[in-house]
Amino acid sequence: MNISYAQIHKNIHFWYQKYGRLDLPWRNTKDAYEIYLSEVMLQQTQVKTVLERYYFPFLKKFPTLKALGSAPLDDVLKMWEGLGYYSRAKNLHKTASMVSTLPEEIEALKKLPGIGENTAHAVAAFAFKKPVPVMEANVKRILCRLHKLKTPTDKKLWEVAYTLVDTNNPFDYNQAMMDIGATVCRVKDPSCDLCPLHSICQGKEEPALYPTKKKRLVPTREEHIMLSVYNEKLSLTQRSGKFLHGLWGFESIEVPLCAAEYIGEVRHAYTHFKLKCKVYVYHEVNKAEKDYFSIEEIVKLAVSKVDDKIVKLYLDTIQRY
DNA sequence: GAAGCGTGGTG
DNA sequence: TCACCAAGCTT
Repeated sequence: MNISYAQIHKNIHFWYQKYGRLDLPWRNTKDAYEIYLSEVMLQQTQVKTVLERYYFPFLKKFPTLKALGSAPLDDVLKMWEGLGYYSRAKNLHKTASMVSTLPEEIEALKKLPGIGENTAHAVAAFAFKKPVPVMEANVKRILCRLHKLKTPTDKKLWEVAYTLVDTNNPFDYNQAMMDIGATVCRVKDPSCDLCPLHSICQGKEEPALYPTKKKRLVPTREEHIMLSVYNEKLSLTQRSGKFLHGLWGFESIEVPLCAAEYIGEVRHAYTHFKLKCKVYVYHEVNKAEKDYFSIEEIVKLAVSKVDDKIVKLYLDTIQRY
């Protein structure tokens, strides 16, 4: 039985009108900046997190691309605190300072920091109604199952995506594909019977085979964290490398001082390693050449999750006395 | 192409 | 407790 693309597009659109997440705020604005911001926040991040905790406060603080570009980076990082992948905030800020309005063409969008292949396609399709597909995790999984692809290259996936895209209504089509991937063509236990692509899916008999993911070993790293305390204030430094860039945190040392008091252990799991921190407190007799902050001041800094855990451990410790 | 880069939810 | 994963980009 031959099914036309026109019929599949009709199926997808019907499904979207009935089951799609039509009320997401970035689907109900024509402001390219608001759409672009959602795309960056949603990179490797679940809709729920962005929707409930970050999208609206960020837009309230930085309502326009111009407002964002002229704000201090530290203010942007503070609004990004806890969202992770902090280079996104840095690149977002840099892009906002580079352009007054977002370009409409994919090639021009990709030249901006933090905008890769998928985000460029997404902004083009959603903000500027270009007839192009998006190709993020959800769509990728659908296409792999559709064509029984186990480990395709991105090049191959883009080819397939461009073949399938509904050029007459790229906005609804792309939003629909992401929703179908998120709610029907799930990683585990997909609902193939309810899928609008059922009739053309080659992988529906064994969806778990497509795609196959490679396993990565996650090493464990141990660190000694030294809390330098002076006059009831703690020393923090601003990180400069690529890891947790721009965030404030505590000093890691090779060998703890003998005079330091061990107060406990903090664990944190990152994507590519696990961290075990033994935390020590050292009370400086004289003020060291460091920046010291009271708890009230620390709250105003952008701090990563692990350093937040360390603060809590410290507060629990001093509360016992 | 592969590794580095965060955090929270899920089973 | 742990592995896996989510609207990916950069180097």
